[in-house]
Amino acid sequence: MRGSNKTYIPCNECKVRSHSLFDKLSESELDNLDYHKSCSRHKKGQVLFHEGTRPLGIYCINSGKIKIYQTGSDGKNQIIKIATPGEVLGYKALISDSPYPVTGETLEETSVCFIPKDEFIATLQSNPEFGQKLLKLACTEIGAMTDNLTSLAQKSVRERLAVALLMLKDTYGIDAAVDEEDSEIEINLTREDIANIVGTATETVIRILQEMKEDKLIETNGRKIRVVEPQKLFKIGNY
Amino acid sequence: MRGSNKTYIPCNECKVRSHSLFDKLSESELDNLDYHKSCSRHKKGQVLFHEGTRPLGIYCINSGKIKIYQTGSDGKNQIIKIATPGEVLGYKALISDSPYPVTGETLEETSVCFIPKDEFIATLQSNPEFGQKLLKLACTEIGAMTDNLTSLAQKSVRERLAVALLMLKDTYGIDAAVDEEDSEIEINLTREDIANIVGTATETVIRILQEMKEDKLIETNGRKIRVVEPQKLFKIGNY
DNA sequence: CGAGTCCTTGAGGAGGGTCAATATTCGTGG
DNA sequence: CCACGAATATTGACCCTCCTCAAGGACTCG
Repeated sequence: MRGSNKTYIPCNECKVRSHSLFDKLSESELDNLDYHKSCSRHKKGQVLFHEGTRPLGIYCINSGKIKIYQTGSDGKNQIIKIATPGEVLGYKALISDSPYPVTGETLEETSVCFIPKDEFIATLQSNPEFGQKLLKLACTEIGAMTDNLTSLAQKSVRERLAVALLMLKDTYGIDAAVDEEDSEIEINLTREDIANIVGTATETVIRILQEMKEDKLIETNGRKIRVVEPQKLFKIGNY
Repeated sequence: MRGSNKTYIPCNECKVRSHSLFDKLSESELDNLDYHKSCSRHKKGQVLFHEGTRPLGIYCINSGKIKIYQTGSDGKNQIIKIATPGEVLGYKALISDSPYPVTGETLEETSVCFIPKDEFIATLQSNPEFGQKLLKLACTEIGAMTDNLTSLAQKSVRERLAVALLMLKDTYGIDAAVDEEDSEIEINLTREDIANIVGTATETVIRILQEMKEDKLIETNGRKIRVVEPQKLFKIGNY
């Protein structure tokens, strides 16, 4: 496959496992996953799974970021979320026995582990605690999506953009702390991607970012955005 | 409590149980639920649970309809869904250990059974199959919400209203088949409620309904709406 | 260093929100 | 069953937010 190659990482050496769904599995369960999983590394812009196809297993993100989006009837992509290391993707489609409702595409160099359906289901059956964790995860996600739904239905673009920037600050803050020496965090996404998160046109994002820049809420440097006044954005977003 | 009174219905006499989450419980598990649950009947407009409060258990709808909505920062209500008999409410907040993100309010005379938290959790712990069912339900719901999110972000009000009418036709079709002799189904909701489903202003709903009426897609009689041309609405909604 | 991608800016206009005034319907009590 | 007040539906006018189209400029990456 173009842009991907194998980079095997055993689960018990995985740095993100302790934050993940898999934090409480037994040695033997981890060994079993290790035996059956396959790890790969992908360049920016690779599609890991495509809307409408059937899931064959789940993905666990080891490093990098993946945008999860759904394509609307007019071809525009709505970004549902940006997944970061430790997150598990694809289990919902697998469990609800339906095709992926969304596409997953890497936003940067990313390494993931793929666990085949059968092994995942087996773990689910044999370890009730694992099932409980998944259930809790899913229930929490529904709560978050409910908030998003209301926000999309009721808030103005400016409000939603403010909220999105705060969310992105967190998303891009996670491993920025590792790489960067300065404490400020920069968002590195195309304006179009931001528009597809907020649910608006690219030009509208650009114009409002411009205003926020004039109001000293953010700074921009080419594509990069730096959040300067999170509290004020918080207020603008009515959050 | 005003507008409510007890009307106990044992689970194994419950007509909606076979369609519900509880279809595969054992005799003894059902007996246990029966022993601890409390059933009540509520008039139209009663709030069963309120956004921001902590869940004390779950509700199972025996008859009637309940609107589930979230109040936005400007006080407008976004209706997330309309729950119908057989549906179970409140388990997500309970499991994710968080306050209700939404309010549940009866749309008509409704009877529900309330199962206290401890009994529900106990059933969940003791019956893995029950947990699996819940998990599958939650995962399916996330898929549906994803579609809604994209729709809200990308479709026009006219498109969303068309989709909403089709959804409401189903919702109001369920027990209409029991009551009504004619096969047509009537939606009986305030225009404001419809606006709060679609995510728009009441006046906009009225104007577009007017146009749809002129185009012979629907008929209206006072508050009541009758869907005449579902296929055409389907097409309008790009569904 | 060239081509492609992405960003930016402007002009114009449509969709849909808001406000206000009126008509109709609904639910309630007499 | 009828009448009344409150809630809801309707209509019109206005205008603001945001989308679309178009064109030029700036990055970025091979």
